[in-house]
Amino acid sequence: MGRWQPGAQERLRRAALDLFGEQGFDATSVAQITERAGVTERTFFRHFADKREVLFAGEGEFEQPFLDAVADAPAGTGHLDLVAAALDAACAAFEAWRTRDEARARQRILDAHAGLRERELLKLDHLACSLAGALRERGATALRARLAGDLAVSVFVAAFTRWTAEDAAGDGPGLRELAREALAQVRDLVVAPPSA
Amino acid sequence: MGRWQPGAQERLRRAALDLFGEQGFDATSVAQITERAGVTERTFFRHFADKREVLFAGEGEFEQPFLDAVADAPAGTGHLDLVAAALDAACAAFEAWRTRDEARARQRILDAHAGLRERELLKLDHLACSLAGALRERGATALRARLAGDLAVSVFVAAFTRWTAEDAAGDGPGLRELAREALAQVRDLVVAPPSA
DNA sequence: AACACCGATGTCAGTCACTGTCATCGGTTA
DNA sequence: TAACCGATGACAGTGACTGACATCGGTGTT
Repeated sequence: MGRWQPGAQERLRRAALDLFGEQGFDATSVAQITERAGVTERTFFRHFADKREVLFAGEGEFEQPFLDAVADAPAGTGHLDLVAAALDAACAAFEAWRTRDEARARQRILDAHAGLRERELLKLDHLACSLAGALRERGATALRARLAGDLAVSVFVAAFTRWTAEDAAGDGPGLRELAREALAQVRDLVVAPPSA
Repeated sequence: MGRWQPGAQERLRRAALDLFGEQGFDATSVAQITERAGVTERTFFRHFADKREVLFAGEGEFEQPFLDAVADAPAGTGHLDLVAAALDAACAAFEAWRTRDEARARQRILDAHAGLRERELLKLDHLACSLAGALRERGATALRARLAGDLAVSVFVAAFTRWTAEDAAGDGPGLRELAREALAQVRDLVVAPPSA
């Protein structure tokens, strides 16, 4: 064992999550978080680039299921089907990672603060860009890849929003089902005849 | 005439834009901006909520063309056609507001700084939400409206990106043409058969 | 065993974005 | 003439974030 208790980063993450939930993001200072975690402020900023980032720790790994699904799909798969495959994989990975209640608690914090929503949008944009890159590898033009990446993220967010909705009963449809529904809605939106 | 030179806000905006372009966003302090504009720091924060916001002054008005186009379309127009109409109107409004060179200069600043891209994404998300609201007024379900709003913004951004691309010659296609092209790409992406 | 090195942390001083509060003063209205 | 208002100045304060250097247990080398 080292000079200090190990797992400082995870301790900081938990302390921050709890305090943000209790008092709100603005009313919680980094000093409070580090005090609860038993480290100094400087250590906080060594683990997280800024105060918001602590809420996105470990999320970077969600890019991989997206990208792998695109890369591993059989040759000749259409671009929209690649998007569908990526969504399926990502939804499965997410549900295995965090429970719906955990996701809900975190989302409540994010939704209460514009600065945090901002950061979330940046992460999602990064995801869309990566996905676009993977689609370019599969032959999509830059324009088409970017649009498809945005579409995938938009569908994922729509599904996620419904999945974590406050009034959702405990046993509603899974994230994957919601994503498929949302993707079907996009198909419907784009190909439906002008009449309602 | 008042006690001070009028137009403090516009003076601040210009000073900020110039300094950001010359030295970069991070290397420019609010004190520098206010010094050049001939006001105190406190006045800057009375006109703009934070340092980033000065780059988005007056942009809120671009929501209106979007929303009006949706509201004013003939009854029975399909949701995707409402999106197309909104895009047409917004592109026309934008081209009338700022020149391509102005947009390019501003975009160079935004692209160079993650924090600014973040803010831009928040603005775009707000636009997508407003558009979704307008589409709900036209009978779209919450899910469909949100997806359509995202789609519109995605298409607009894709078109805008090409419009302001560095290597674009002075007389390429207009913003509206690019938006139509991008929307056609979405149609193609969604309805195309699986084969490439 | 002595030594050098490394990596995570502590310590401390400093900058800067942002805020609350009160004073100022020209213009407007009663 | 007086009361009021709106935009600004003045000023002190908080808190996020950074840079530089010290500390010390663990690890590998000789």
